[in-house]
Amino acid sequence: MIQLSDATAAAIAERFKALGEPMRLRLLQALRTGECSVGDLARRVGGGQANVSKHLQVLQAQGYVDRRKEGTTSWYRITDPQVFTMCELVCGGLEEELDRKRKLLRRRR
Amino acid sequence: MIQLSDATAAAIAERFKALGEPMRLRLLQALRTGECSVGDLARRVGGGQANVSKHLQVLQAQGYVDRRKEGTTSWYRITDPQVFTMCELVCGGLEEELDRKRKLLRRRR
DNA sequence: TTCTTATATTACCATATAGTTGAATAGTAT
DNA sequence: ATACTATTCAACTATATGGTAATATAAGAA
Repeated sequence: MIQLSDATAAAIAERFKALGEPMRLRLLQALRTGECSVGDLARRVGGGQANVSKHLQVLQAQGYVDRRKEGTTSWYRITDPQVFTMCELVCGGLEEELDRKRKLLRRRR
Repeated sequence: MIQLSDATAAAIAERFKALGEPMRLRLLQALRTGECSVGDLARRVGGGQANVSKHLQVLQAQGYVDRRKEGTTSWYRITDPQVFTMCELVCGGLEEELDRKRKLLRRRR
């Protein structure tokens, strides 16, 4: 992390916030296998089409995905594969956190 | 990323969401040099005491920081240094994103 | 005891956002 | 032309959350 001016802190936070939503994480995972249309994604992750479209725009605004239009359909794809590195890191942290909580529970018995 | 059941997607999202807030990022950075009290942090990052306290609890709930009480003061410290790896990753993404936007602007002239 | 000091908690307000509905836009086919 | 499909946009509701103020709790000092 750098010095963190107000502007950079806000920019970094926006990038994290875009990943702080279950459906957006599912969309990213669905896109992991390759380019998908909005309709495909809505069917695969389960959700209204308009809602999926909105979430995809959030991901695009942060540069995680990119869009390509072909006729009436929009094809979205991952542009920043490092997002998965981040997910793996946060998953690792999750497991440690679960371990920590389990130990706390054991101590309290 | 794994299969992403509803529960795991929600848990991962919570972890990202905790980092999706400018003040929490500043708190983490302030803690990078070592253990700090709530009052110290409030002075260093600039913010009300109650607000800082609340944000620290969010970070603690996600296991990013831990607390140690000594008299009336609470000492917080980083428990998961990998959070900084994540920040570096997201910063890298930020720069790429800025580059991308700069190129788009250039193309439009 | 009373008076600080440090932190946490509660209640409240204002804003942000996820989700839905319906309309608008645009392409394609008949 | 109409009809159908795919997506986006706009408006709305409900909920979540950041910030603040006041209070509560707790520890130490005078």
